[in-house]
Amino acid sequence: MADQRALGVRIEDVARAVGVSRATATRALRGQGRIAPATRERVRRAAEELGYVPNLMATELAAGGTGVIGLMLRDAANPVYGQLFSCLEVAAVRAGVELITVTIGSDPRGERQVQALRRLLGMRVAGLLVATGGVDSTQLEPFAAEVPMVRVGRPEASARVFAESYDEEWHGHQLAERVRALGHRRVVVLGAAPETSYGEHLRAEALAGALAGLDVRRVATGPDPTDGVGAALAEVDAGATAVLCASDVRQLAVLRALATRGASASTTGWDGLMPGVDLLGLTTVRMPVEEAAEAAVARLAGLLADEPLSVPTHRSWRGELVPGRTLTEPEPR
Amino acid sequence: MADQRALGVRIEDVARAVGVSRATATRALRGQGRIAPATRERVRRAAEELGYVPNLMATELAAGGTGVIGLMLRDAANPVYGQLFSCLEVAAVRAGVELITVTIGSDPRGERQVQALRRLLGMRVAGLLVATGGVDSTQLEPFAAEVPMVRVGRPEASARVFAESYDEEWHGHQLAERVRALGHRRVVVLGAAPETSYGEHLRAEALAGALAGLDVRRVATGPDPTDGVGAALAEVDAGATAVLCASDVRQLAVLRALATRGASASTTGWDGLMPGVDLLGLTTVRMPVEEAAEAAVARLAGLLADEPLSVPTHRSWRGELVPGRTLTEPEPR
DNA sequence: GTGAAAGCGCTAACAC
DNA sequence: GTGTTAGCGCTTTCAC
Repeated sequence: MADQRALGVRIEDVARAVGVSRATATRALRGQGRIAPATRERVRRAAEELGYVPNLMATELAAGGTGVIGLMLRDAANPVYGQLFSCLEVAAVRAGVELITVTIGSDPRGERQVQALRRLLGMRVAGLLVATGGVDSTQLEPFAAEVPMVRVGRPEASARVFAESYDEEWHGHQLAERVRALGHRRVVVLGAAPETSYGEHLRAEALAGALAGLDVRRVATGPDPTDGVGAALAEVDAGATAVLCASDVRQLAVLRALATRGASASTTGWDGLMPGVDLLGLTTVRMPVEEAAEAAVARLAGLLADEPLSVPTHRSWRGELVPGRTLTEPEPR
Repeated sequence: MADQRALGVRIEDVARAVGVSRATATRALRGQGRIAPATRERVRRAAEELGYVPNLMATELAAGGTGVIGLMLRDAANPVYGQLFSCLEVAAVRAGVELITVTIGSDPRGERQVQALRRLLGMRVAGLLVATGGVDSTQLEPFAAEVPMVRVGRPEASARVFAESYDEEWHGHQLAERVRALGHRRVVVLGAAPETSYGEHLRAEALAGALAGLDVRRVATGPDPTDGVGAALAEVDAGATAVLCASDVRQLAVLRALATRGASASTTGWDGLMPGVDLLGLTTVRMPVEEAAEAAVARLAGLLADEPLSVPTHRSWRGELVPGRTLTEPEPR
C-alpha cells in the first residue's frame, strides 16, 4: 500500500515506473480517452503500489474548475441544522455530486458568512447551497451572479437566488387552528427579532397572523434559548394559557421554567426534529427537511447540467403538525 | 462590489488595471515582501472594485500545500456528532486554523471513509482530524505516515495516530456503581458488536466489566436504534430490573418500547448531549466533547507548528454522571 | 520597490 | 495507442 512519502508521489513518478508518458498515465487513471487495457492495468497497479494520491489542486486547476458544490451551514450543534446537513449529504450522494462544507457558528453581522462564501468561491465550486438564515439577500446577490445558488430552509427575496424553504405560513395556521380549537383565548407568542433569527421571526409572524382575533401577547427572545422566557411566564401569571414558541429548543426552555416554577400552561414549538419529541410529548410541527434538502440538491444538479428549469424559482415545503401532550385545553382558573 | 464576471477576474487583470506586474499585485494582496504603501493601496482598491476572488487552487498549488486542516466526520444527524462538529469548529476558530469537512453517512465497511480520507489528502491538508468510529487503525495508519492525524472521540491502537478520546472505562464504572448501589441484581446490557459501532461496543464492555458480580445479560444491537430492544424487554420480562444502553438514542428506544408495552424498568444511556435530557429525566453520562475537541485541535495546531509534543500520544477525558429519573431502585416483584 | 521568468502537478488538444 | 506541448492562475526567487 501507500509507502512513506506517498504525498510526494506525482503522476510523473507513476508514469516513469511503468515506462509511459504522463499523458498516458492520466488517461489510465481517469479512464478516459483511448488506452490499451493492458497499459491501463499496469499504470493502475503502479499507482496503487506507490500510494499515489492525485493532487486535487493541480487537477482542478488544469481541468478548469471543479464539479464540487459548496455548502454553507450554520452551527451543527443545533439538531435542526445537523439534520439538514445530514439530509443534504444523503441527497448529494444520491445525486452523485461532491459536497464541500464550510460552517459558521454564531455570526451576528453575517461577516463570517461572507468570508466563508468567498472561500468557497475561491475553490471555484460549481454551485452553492446556503443553509443558514443569518445572511440576507443583499449579501447573497453579488455571489449569485457568479454561480448558481440555492438557499435551503429559508425563503429568499431575490429572484436570482433559488430557494427551497418551508411553508411557515401554513405551519403557523395548523398550529393556530389547534390552539384556537382547544379554546385558548389569551396566548403568548415567543418570537425573535429578524436580526436575531430570521427563521424564528418569520414563524412568530405567521403564528401571530393566524391567531388574529385572540389576545396575542408578543415576547421577543434573544439568541439564548432562555431569553424572554421570564417575560413569557409573567404573561402566563397574568392570564395567558399557552406559550407558543418558534422553535423546540425554546419550547424546552419554557417547559423547564414552567416545571421549576410549578406553573402550568400549554406550549407549542417548531421543528419536530429532536430525538425525544414523542417521549417528551412536545406539540410541534415537523419540518420537511428531507424534501427541502432533496429538492435543493436536485435543483442545483439540474442547474449544473444546464437543464431548462421547470420549477418555480422559489418553492416551499409543508411538514406536518405533531400533536403532543403539551397542548391541551386551557385550565380553568 | 463584485461585478458580473468576477470569477473570471485574474490577478493579472487587477495588475493591469493598476499598471503594475503580477508579482507586485501578489505582494500587495498578500501583504508580504517589500512594496510601496501607495502601490499596495491602489492594488487593493482595484481588486475590490473588480471583485477579484483569488483562485485557491492556483494559490495553493503555487504556494505548495495549504494550511487547512481536514475533518472527517460521521453523520451529523446524530446529536453527538453534531455537537462534536460544532465544538471542533469553535476550537478551530479559536486556534486560528481553517477546517474543511467531509462527512460520511453510514458506511459499514469503512470504504467511503477511506475514500473521503483520500479526497482530503488530495487537497493536501496539513493535518487530519478523524471523528468517526467506523474506520480502524489499520486503515488509518498509511495515511498517518503522510500527515499528522488526531483521532477524536474514540481511542486509538496505533502509536502513530494521536487520540483524544473519552474515558469510557471510568464512565462505565460510574454508571455501574450507581446501578449496584441502588440494589439491582439482574440487569441487561445493550451493546453493539465492534463492527456495528465500535464506540458502543467499548462502552458495553466497560459497563459489563464494572458490573462483575451481578447477573448481567448481554444483548447485541444492530445499526438501527430499535435493534435488540425486543430482546432486552424479554429479559426484563424474565426478571431483569434495568436496561443499560450504550447510547441515549438506544435508551430512548427502550423507553419508548417500555411505555408501549406498559412495562417498567430502570434505564441508563450514554452521551448526555440531547437537548431534552433533563426534561426526559434520562440517566446518562455527559461526554466531555468540548474538552476532547479543544484538545484535538490544540494538539494538531501544535504539531503543525512543530512544537515538541509535551503530552502523551493518547489521552482520554472524563465526563460526568447525569443521574435521572430513569434509574431507581428495582421494583419489588 | 518592481518586473521577468520559472514552475507548482496536472489535463487536454493535437500530432505521430 | 501513446507522446509532446501548451497552459490552468498563482507565487517566488532573482535581477535590476
